[in-house]
Amino acid sequence: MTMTAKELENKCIEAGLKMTAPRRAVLNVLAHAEDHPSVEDVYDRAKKEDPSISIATVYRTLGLLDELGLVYRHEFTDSDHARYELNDTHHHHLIDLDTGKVLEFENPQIEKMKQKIAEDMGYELVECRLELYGRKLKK
Amino acid sequence: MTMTAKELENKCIEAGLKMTAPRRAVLNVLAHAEDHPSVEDVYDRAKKEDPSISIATVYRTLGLLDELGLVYRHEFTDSDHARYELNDTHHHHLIDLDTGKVLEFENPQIEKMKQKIAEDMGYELVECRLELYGRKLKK
DNA sequence: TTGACTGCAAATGCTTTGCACCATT
DNA sequence: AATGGTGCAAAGCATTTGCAGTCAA
Repeated sequence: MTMTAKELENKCIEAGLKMTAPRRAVLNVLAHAEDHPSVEDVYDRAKKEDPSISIATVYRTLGLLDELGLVYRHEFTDSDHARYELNDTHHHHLIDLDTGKVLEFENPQIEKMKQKIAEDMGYELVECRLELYGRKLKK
Repeated sequence: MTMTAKELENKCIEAGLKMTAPRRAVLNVLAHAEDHPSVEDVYDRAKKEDPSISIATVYRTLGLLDELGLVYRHEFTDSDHARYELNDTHHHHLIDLDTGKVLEFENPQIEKMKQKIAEDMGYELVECRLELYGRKLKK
């Protein structure tokens, strides 16, 4: 959890979005998620707070949050639907190929190296995706 | 181009696949692709060699090749269909956010670091996805 | 008030599948 | 001959959209 629901809400308002019950529900779900929920997951959880929410609105809201850069849209090669999390650009993921569990890690050296590679190729690094897929070592 | 069409064909035969005209067409397309074609692209190009090929077969063939690990299925966040290339695990991609062009790069240090990170987390690294998204530096 | 937002259901569009026919081995 | 492969068209399914009603500002 990198941002509170309140902070998220403020960013949305700044961006000119109206704060409605369904949107608040989605923001809360994201703010409290410890995992990487799919759209369906977000929908299910948001319904607990606003039972009348529709999945179309969840799609629309997540789309807006993605545009605003508040959220990161993952497409792990594992599961085949998109999965979301609050945008905290400084970590990456290791996906357990047997269980599908998603672990997070960060590594400053890799951050620097990414920057450098992009620069060497004449590019400014804007976005990045780094996912490791592996199997638990036994021992 | 990391494998010739012949080499690919042999690997498919080894794996027990029958070699048919449509499959050969798909293999040729992949062997000669310098880019990262979508299913649609592969279909269009394969039709030049085997006009009667159907897109269902292209999907099926690419799926098989993916299972065999002969091909890598990309899902760049840019375009929203899958895009394929022959599996050469040692390079990664930088996607130009303005043009959508895909550049390739390799970097041994990052390879090592990935390994190490996975190991430190108690995992054997099986697969990895590293994509940089950026904008051309002007000057 | 009014333009943004919503739920609903229908439409999209990529991908998969059932089926009957066909070709490789 | 047998089995796996194919084209076709229909089905699936996650996501998007048109629309008419609703609500935040």
